[in-house]
Amino acid sequence: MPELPEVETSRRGIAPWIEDQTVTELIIRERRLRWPIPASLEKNLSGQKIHTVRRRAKYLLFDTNQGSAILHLGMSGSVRIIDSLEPAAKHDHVDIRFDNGKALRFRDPRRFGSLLWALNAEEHALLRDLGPEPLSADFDAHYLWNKSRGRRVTIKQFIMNASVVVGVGNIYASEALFGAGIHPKRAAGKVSAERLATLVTSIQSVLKRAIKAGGTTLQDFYGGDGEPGYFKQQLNVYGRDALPCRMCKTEIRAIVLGQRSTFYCHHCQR
DNA sequence: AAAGACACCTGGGAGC
DNA sequence: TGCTCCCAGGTGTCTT
Repeated sequence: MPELPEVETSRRGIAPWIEDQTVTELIIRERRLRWPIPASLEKNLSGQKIHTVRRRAKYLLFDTNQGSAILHLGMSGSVRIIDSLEPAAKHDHVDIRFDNGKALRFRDPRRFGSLLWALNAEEHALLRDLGPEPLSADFDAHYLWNKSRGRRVTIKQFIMNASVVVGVGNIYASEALFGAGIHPKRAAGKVSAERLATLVTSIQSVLKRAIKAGGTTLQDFYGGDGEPGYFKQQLNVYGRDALPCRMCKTEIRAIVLGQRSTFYCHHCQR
């Protein structure tokens, strides 16, 4: 489900209810996520105050003075704030209860998500080698040019690679390439410096606009405030196979790259 | 080192 | 109504 804008929307929705609250209890109904929820999580998190809810890449980090809980939503995960006593439904795997009577409820039908614990989240193996945040200053044309020289993968797979830049998933990769006028199949190493600069701008623009719209709801994504994301209405190519391009009316095409559906306009993107 | 295939899992929709 | 097949917002791991 969630790419960077959806994770950021979730973070903003839940943070006001959680920051500076103390965890009273963890209810874990299903430990079998992508990796099993560690047995030590209850002990580590219970009684701790969560002072910050951060995002790094598509991870949500719940910082305490003793360490951080690391939550990834996978493909189908979502979080929301509930009253602690609200009955759990199917796939509601974890509740983190707080002393304000609220709880953070994690739901994940496909169980590709994960919930882990680290003394220092930045040094955790899953986060250690991640590329820069796309909305940070260290993600720029010069960086992308250096990183891409000699690379023969398609530019679409390249920008979806988290060791290059984080947060760009399957929806926004297609959208960003449309915005930059670059064909998704072009070899990363053969995109000119000038067009990489355009691509950086396009990635940042589409992510910012999606965050502003509360993310993209395709099926069942809801931000922490219970609202769906409205960016779907602004999608130019993703999921618009055989529909007319909004710029030139050419039929949008769908292909598969790296086993992921990819959408583009054959006229606008070269 | 880089690229590609596969794995994990459930549910929804299309087609018959 | 029910069955089968295909697809889905991610990403670590294994094989070439």
